[in-house]
Amino acid sequence: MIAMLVQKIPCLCKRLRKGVSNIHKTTLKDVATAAGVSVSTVSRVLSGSASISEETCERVRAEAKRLNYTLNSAARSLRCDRTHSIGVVFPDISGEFYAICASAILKYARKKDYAVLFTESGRNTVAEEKAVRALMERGVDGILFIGDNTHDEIVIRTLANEVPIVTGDRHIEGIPSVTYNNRETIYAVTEKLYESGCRSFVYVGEPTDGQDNLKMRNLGFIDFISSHSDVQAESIFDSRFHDDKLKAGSELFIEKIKAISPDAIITSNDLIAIGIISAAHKAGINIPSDMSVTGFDDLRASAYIIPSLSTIRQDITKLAKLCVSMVDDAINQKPVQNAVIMQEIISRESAALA
Amino acid sequence: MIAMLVQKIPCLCKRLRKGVSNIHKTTLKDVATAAGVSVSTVSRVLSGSASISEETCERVRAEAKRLNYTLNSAARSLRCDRTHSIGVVFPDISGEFYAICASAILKYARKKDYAVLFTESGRNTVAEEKAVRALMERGVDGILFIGDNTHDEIVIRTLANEVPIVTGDRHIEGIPSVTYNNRETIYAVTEKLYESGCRSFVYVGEPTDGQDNLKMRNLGFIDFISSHSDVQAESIFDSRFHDDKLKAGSELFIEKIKAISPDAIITSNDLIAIGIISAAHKAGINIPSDMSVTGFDDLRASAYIIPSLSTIRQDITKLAKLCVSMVDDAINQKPVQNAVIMQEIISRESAALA
DNA sequence: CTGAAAGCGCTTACAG
DNA sequence: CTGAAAGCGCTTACAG
Repeated sequence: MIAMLVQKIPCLCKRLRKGVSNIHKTTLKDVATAAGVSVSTVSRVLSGSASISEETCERVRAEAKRLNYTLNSAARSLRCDRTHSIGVVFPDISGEFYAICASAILKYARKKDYAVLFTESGRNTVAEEKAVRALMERGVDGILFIGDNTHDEIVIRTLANEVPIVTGDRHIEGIPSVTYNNRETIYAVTEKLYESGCRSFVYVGEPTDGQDNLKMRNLGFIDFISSHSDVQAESIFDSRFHDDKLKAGSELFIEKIKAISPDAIITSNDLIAIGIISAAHKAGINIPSDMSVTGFDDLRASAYIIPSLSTIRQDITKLAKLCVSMVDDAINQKPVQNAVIMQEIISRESAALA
Repeated sequence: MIAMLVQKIPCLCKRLRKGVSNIHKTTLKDVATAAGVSVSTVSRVLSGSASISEETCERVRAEAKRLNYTLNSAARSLRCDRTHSIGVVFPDISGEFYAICASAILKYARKKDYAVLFTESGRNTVAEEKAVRALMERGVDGILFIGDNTHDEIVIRTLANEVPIVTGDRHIEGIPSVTYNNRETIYAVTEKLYESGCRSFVYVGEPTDGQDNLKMRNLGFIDFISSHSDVQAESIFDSRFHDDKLKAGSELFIEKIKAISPDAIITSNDLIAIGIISAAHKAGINIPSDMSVTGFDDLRASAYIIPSLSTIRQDITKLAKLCVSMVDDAINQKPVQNAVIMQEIISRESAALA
């Protein structure tokens, strides 16, 4: 009996699904009726898109407020073919770099009235494919790819034909990007260590398959090494660094680095450095008197650990700000230009970089 | 001339705004035409909502794929009054606890096919109000409030009449919540320190105005202290802990704690503990032989710093999972029950908690 | 098993 | 300055 009733009145059906409450969300129509004007007028008043007499405006606004009117953005999106939302693809939002980036993106997106849909690729192509598909279904106006996602460059270029795309901390030819000057920075770090007397080096980082940011860091190292014949050097890449960098750093130190016993260890990440320092400490090796160690990222805690960590700071807020403003420009058909952000070398106790 | 043309053909206008490209996003109608069936049929095939002959299904699916059909979820939302999205309000997504929580929420939401809209209150009532409003305009099916947001309990209760709400790491009478057993845990920690010989204590944390999680931590401390007459204790609350906890921890140690020189310092956060240890180290005070220090959260790095940090682990993944499944249940009108997650005491070098 | 049609809540060109 | 009407892309009750 109830079931039949429901079938007959679809509108009621919806109400029922929404719950016991007979909450009817206020629409433009309700406001229009209450204010004694047309729906068009209410729409214009609320969006401020046309000149409406002051008294009408006031009446409409008063009724909208009284009835607690809330815009239905699905309806607006459908009509205007614009959702005022952007999608963001992170490898994993839980790392400090990405988390700070997410927070900053939220901040700048809010200023431009974009809602933000975060997704994670988990460094897994299938997951990334699904994430992007979900973003496209949601009709995001633009997409930000931040960091080491797995997507093939070709896939991204194809996608860029459908929706404005900006990549952060990664560059793909032909796609607007915001990157850091990794190569120069690591060159400079290696040089500073050399100047302070180091002659044997180990570079430690994630495998750099395809990701230009990590590749550039190692290349900066290679650049310096290959132009100095009085130096011994080795690069160690370990895929364990994609998971628990701290643990992997500790393990790798024991397994390999300790035997090499270099003057300096240059890492691609503060967590790797902290893991190494921890293992060294347990092995009775003192940092920096026995060995220098540098990190990458300047995590919040890096200045406070013992020994404090010499590292490289990346302005994440700037990255986020530029990414948001570039994708906004792209959405609005304005020309966009690639940007490169300078990194900053921070000298603390674990290595002399001054 | 162009302008006039545009005015005459609104559809074209939209195309133009979208860019030079004449990309016409494929709709159900296009697929229907291509497959020689009605729009209704295509909708049914793609949603799998009704029995359609196998051959029709195949034809439709083939055409949908060939034309690269993507659902327009704004249209679906408008029609079905359901967006399949949930909103999340964090104080600030960039802290490790919240970042890990965000990642886990994303994971569980994905499994249930929800998109997630993250927002930040920044511990600012006006910002939070705006964030919630934005979520309501987007028509989220439910909202998660995670952590110490500023919203007045009354406001949240009112809001709960409009949309299903679940709070995580916070409890408001009458609203479904997932919390931790903070009070018992800190009681147990204090007790363990007492058993290992400590008789003077300082509790250090954020001011607990309104936030029950932080309040409970301090209450657990008070519970123990007030039932042991041979003990000296003090609680220090500092609003600087809402910003840079590391720096504030260091400063507070120098300003106050050093003079008190307690046997044990119990903090409400690992970062505060790390800041304190750093300052103590610089002041020539050894942790733990001169003083024990405990943290809260078991941050990723806490096991690797020197000295490694004794702390309390909270299962964040479990929190996220429960929050998502509870809000999903609430959305689907299923009954929900509050949950409490047990914390785990981790004994390391900075304090004997075994 | 399938199609025609209504309608979700907006915005906006058009006509006054 | 204001209103009537079309239409965005879907889903679904209804009718075959």
